[in-house]
Amino acid sequence: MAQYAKVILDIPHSALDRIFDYCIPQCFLNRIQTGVRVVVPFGRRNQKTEGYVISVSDETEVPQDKLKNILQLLDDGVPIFTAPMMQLAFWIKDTYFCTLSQALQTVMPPGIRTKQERYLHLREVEQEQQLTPLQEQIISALRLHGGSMRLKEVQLLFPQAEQEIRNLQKKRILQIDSQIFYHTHQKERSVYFLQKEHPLLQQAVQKAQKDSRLEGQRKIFAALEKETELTEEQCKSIGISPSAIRTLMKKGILLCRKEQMYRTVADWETVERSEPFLPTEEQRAAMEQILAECAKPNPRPILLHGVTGSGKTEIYLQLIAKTLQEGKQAIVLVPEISLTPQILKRFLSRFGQRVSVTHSRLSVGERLDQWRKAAAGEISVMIGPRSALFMPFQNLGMIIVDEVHENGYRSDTTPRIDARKAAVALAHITGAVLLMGSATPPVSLYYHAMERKYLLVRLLERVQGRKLPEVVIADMRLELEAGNRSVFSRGLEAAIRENLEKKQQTMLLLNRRGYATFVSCRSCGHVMTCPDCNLSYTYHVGKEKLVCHYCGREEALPRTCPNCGSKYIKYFGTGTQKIEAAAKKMFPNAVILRMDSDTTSRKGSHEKILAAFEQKKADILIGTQMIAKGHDFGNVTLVGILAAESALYQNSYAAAEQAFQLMTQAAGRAGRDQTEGRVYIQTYQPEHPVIQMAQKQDYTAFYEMEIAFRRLMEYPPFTKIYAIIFSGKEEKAVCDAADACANQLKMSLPEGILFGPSALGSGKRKGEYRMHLLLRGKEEEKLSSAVQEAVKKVMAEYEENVYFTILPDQEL
DNA sequence: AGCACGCCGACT
DNA sequence: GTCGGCGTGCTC
Repeated sequence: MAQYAKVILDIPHSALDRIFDYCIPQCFLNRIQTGVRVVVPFGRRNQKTEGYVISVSDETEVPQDKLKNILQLLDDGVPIFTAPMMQLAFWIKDTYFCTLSQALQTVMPPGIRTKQERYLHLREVEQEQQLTPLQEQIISALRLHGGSMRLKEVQLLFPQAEQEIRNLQKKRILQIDSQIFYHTHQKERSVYFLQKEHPLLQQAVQKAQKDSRLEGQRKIFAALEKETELTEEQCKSIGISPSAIRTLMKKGILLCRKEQMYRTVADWETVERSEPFLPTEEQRAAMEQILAECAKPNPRPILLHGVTGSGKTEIYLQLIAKTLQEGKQAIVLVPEISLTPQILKRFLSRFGQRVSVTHSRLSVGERLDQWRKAAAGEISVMIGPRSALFMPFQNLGMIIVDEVHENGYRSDTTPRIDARKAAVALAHITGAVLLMGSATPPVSLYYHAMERKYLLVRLLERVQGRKLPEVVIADMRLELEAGNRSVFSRGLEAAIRENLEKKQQTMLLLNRRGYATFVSCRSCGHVMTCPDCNLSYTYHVGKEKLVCHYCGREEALPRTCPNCGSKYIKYFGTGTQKIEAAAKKMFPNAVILRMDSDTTSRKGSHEKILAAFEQKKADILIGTQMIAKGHDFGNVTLVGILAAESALYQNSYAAAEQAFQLMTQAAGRAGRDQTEGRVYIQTYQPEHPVIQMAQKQDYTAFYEMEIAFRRLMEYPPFTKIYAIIFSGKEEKAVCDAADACANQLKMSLPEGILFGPSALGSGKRKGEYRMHLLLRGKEEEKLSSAVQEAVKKVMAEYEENVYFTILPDQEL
């Protein structure tokens, strides 16, 4: 029998990022296994610490006198990590250079981690000792509370008592002890049933029949004649009052037991079931191709290149149906922004209660219960962004990544996991089929598909013969020449008017919010910038303030220039607010909605705006890229993309790709139903090839051009790019750390791979200085190990002052 | 991370 | 002489 458990502690510190061996006491023998959670004593104080058993063994190299016993077995000994999740955690650690503890925590469900509470216990004071007044006070407070209190409470009561508590501990008058608690509790419901053997049961039933006041009791008896048990919710729906229940329970006729239940998040009962559609010829061929790949022993990842409206979702549904038939489970990753009730409804209508959903808007308890349902095998399909990937399914058969080009798949907290990359890893671990769908696949993925590393499947026709929209490029230079200084080109303006007359809807996309994107002094040229981020402030009407779009810092609008005192302050650039104002002026009778992160900051406002537009309560929807994503409006026949070239000048090798994606997606919103749509791309650079290709909606041409550029410039997918970001409050420390790391890397890497260090973005963000290093090379392994080594060395030196972030997957 | 040990300067 | 600063090293 295994005697020792190899444990990873729930302390995310690199110095503790290793296995600690613990003895398995008799009482837990055979119950400690890989994946279970335990509580172990750790450190000199034997601090109770949560730990994760990653294996058990008969051997240990640790001397016997150092070994301690496992204290508690959590979760009734049910492992919280499935074998694939354990492997995925190791992959995360290796890929993102975090501790195993951090990696395990990212694959763990939210809210399962225990919380620790420290208690102060008063021991017997043997003889009168010399005590300070503060010590006396602490002791009497403890006496008042029966000899023990939470450490936090004592600290609150006596803020300066830390030292005194220590002294009292030394004198063995006080003792600190820690307890482990579950953070989120399982939801319970009451279930009522009759005590059949109760002598007064018959009598009570008869009495309830006669007495008109006992209606509640009558209902209870009637209901329990049909069913043996009644749940809390059933009672409520029949209209049984709690008081009737209470009366019968007091008499002992009615009994109650507690039943554990899951919090439900997807209401499948109200959704009508639907059947698979008859596929189009193109869809049928696509399915055939995909199924042929699935049948192979080692199926390749599949890239489904499907234009908007080509019926990708139907393909997903049919593949999942197939997966379920084989007794396997499926995960569907969607970007948070496109996880709408409509999408969920489609899955519910096909798979009913086998489907669940998880996303950040659910409570921790709700999300934990979806995880539990997956662990218990009660559901087979999980839909959600990022975290849906970490479901403890027993036999995962398929992973679908929808809208695989979306950058929302990248996590913004450490470890900065890219769910797409993690999906590839998980598919590899489990043998599940990976299907990635997009109308504008990332060129790196498309390249893999062209190289036959992935299977490429195309869906290039819109179903029901819908046509692609007509796309017009409006040359804003010509507008200016013709004396049109409005934000709308004459063509777009006329098209909006026409649309308003026809009572059809229009969407206007501009990827900048606020009113004016920079504010400067006409006299001296001073630009108002955020002191924490070095970025120009955006002027917002409504609040009449300057707002930093990076950190959210707000400042009152200066009357005079802070630099030269001049009164001539001017607003430049255009944001969504300005478009809204211009549209209101130009089309006074139109109902206009604006959607950007300013109007969607409150919970539910996002959905509200979309629903209002969907229900045709507005004629024009103005917004940032969030309006271009994942929502189908049937009545939109006109889309205007303003300042289309702005996306091209992002400081990234993938700027062209992102710009093309945005334009194509926005264009795809036009003309979903029978009517043909129109798209206006307004730009000062109509001849730019990316804009030209977006006009033609020609992904293949765009891909050919972009891949040639990447090959020439040695950008991904031909190389691998690592970014190491250094940030901190002290400028010097950040720069030193970056320099030290660069020097370290120079020693282990050949020339031409390392770039920087240089300031990241504006060099500052939220008051923190930021530098970064870029590594670009062909040999992933070499880069990875060099980065790991360098960071480990440098990090130890600057740990207090500088944060390190490593982005190993800039190639997607 | 959190804690104890230990070595040096400032003080009752 | 002792108190307390935080540099160093360890945790199964």
